[in-house]
Amino acid sequence: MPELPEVEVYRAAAQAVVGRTVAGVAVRDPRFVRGGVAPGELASRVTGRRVTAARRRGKLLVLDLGGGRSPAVGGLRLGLRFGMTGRLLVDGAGPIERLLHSSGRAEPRWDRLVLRFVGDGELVVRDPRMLGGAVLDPDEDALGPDALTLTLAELATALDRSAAPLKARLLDQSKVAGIGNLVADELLWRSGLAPARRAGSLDEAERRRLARAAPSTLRLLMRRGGSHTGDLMPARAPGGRCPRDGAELRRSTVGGRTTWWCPLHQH
DNA sequence: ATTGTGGCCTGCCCGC
DNA sequence: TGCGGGCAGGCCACAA
Repeated sequence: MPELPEVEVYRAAAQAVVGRTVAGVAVRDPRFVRGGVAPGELASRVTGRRVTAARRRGKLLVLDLGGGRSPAVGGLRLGLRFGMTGRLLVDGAGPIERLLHSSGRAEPRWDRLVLRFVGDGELVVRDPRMLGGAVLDPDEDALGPDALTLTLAELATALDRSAAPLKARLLDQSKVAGIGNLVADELLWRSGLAPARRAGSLDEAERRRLARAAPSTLRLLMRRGGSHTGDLMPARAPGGRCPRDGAELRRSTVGGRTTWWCPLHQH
């Protein structure tokens, strides 16, 4: 599913439309537009503007849009979220062909948002389950520091004095941005930390382990090709055993999410 | 403020 | 073979 590694791939693909001008916007399902903005308003405000940058913060892809027809009006930003099954297609090609837990088929009704560009080309968000969405001027400040460049100090701020389970805190995008369920399990497994630990209970050495593991694990997953390529992933199933020590993995629910972890080396 | 829970959305897979 | 139920989880509204 789209976590930070996948959205980073989407961002790189979206660089191809930087410099192009939006000729038209098709919102194929009005529910895909989030944030209380009418689909028609989003379409009319985005149309005619030039894409000046494609950025990522956490799992959010942001297209910066220039002034367009009325330069005095100033810029605008279009935020794209991919939920669990959202794929990005640029000029007909998807940088990621298949997502875990999603279909690789191409039903026309799954193309929830289409940006057509002046001249040629288009950008499409194809999201079968429609847990993603498009947001006009997303509140980027509501997101925590990006997990790919997470520092020890940022992690300490995110965890300190919190009574929430450690994993729930890592999944909270306002505390750390970009970590989803699979990456969270992989990260905690690599760090030897139990997902249900109180976030604020980590000592200095444990915080340091986790802070070091976050960027390096994300980079490893990006090299391997996605958030589903972790070492723990094949064992996340009934009867699965820890790839490190062979203990039978436990399955529980933490932060409302299915969680697999090793009772032998995660404390 | 913090933390927890349920709902949304729908394709897919399993068991009957 | 068809059918129904459960599952997947990112995000948000809402409750305590």
